[in-house]
Amino acid sequence: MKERIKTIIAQVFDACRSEGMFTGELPDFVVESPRSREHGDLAVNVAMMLAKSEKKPPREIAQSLVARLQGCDPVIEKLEIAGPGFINFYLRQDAWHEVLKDIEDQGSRFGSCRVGKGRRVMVEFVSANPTGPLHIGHGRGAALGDALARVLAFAGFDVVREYYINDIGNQMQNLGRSLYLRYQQLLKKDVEFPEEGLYRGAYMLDIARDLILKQANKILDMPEDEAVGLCTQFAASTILQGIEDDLELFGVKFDSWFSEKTLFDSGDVPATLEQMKVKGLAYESEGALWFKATDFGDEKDRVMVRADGRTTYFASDIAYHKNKFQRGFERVIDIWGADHHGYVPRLAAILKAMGLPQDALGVILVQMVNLLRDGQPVAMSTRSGEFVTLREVIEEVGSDAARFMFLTRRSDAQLDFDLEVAKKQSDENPVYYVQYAHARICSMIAKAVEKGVPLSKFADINAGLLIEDEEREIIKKLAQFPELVAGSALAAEPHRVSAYLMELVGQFHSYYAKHRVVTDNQALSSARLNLMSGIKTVLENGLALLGVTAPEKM
RNA sequence: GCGCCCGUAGUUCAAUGGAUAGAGCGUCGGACUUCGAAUCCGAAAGUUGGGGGUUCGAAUCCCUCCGGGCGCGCCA
Repeated sequence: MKERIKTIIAQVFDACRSEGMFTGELPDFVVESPRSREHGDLAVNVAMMLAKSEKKPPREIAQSLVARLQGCDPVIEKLEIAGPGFINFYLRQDAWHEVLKDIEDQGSRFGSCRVGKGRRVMVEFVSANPTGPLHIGHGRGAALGDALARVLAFAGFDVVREYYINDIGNQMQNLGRSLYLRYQQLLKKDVEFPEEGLYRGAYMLDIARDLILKQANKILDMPEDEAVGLCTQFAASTILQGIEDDLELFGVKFDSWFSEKTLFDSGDVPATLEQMKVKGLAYESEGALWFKATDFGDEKDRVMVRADGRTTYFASDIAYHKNKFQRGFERVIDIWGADHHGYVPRLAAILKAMGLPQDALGVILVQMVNLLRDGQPVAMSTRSGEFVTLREVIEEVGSDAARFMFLTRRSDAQLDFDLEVAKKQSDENPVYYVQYAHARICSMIAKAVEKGVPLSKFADINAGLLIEDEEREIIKKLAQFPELVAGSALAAEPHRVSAYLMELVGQFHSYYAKHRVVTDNQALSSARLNLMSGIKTVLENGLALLGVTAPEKM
């Protein structure tokens, strides 16, 4: 509908201009759904935007346009000039009804679109080191990345979800040593467990017990290097399996698990470094190999190979992002914790330097989560092992509540996550507000069928009976869903979906309290049931984008 | 010190540069004999952290100050 209005205005503008009424170009104006019903069904700001270039008052311009717009299209019932120069469109009562047919025809695909044009996008998220279980912060990244992937796919992108596994390097060494020491301790060997650098969490003891179960005390007799290596591998694979299980519990499934180690096995990292030397992007100093990041907008040069010959994480990351683009992704989205934000200019610099498509990379920073219980902060520290895991949170509050909590906030704002609030199965918890509406509609439709008013097809109802203000507003809201999905995808902001669902559901509950759907009037009941079915479908599609279930009963 | 993010009702959060800044919770007052009260209706509640600027129009963009968070490793 918005497109239709936009086209009409463009035509009218051209007609006016050819008569010399206007001189300039048509600006990039907006057709919007006004907040208030008093401003019509749709509002256009074109007159205000033209005011400057045409050097005329906006209301005068609006007047000239309105004169031409009258009778242009049968759906336009009334036009109004309001405020500083808005042109408000009042449309015919039945102008929106067709969306109910669209919903019916498209079903679970309603709201999807092709703005993505099948372009290949990678969303890389979570990517937590396999050194410990996921915590609440990872949960936020997981919910966001997964929902974003779903939204992008629905908007016509070809999406791959990838998890980057840092399975090599210092932290892995520390992990292996931590396990080795725990293993020795459990087998009564008298060893010190140093304070610094190692992983002390209780989960390490569980893994050590598991290791004893599988290997008995065989590892005790090995040379230390070999023993630690084996421990590293055992710990990492156990923890990674745990992460995968936790994510599955959270409804997140990756298409691809990319191992950092493979970048070395394939020779990609050394090859990339060599290439950088050849291109003159690197230099040696103090025994280390540096990237000239300052030439490309970063504030410092960055080390890629340390003085002792080992490569840094950054070296891997260069090869990794090169690899991503080599795999043919047109757009690459990285979701990181906000504590990594200092890393962004470095990565941007490397893309620029390597001639990779820099604007194809989008980094979304997810701000910290403050975990609370009854308003009191819960201590979180990975090294000491004192933290609430994502699994514990999911088990306590449920996957739906946790996801919805994450996805009603913008990612760049910090978030307080109160376990007690998330757990309450009541008004304080918005996820139930939305889910309840779905369950209510399901129950209503079932009850109607019982009473002999079956759910009819759009073709068999008289949509003209839907004349209540609330009905018109709900139908308009339903019609906005596709553009909302498109906007959410292009802006990479899944939280718009939950905000939309809250609004839709609010309108529904309100309507429900005011108007009876199933009555003795068969025709009216059928029409209203069809509308309810439309709401139900949009709720299902919207919740699916968030990865939240739409229960029929609760 | 430098850089990035944030600051909106008591509170948790919304608001493609648009009209009178909106919701949930909390508070106060109402509504179940009919489709699910995990709901609805009403009320109180705001100088959008302060101050400048940009323009027809700013919570939104720019500058500055204040406050909070996070970074500033040859860690990841």
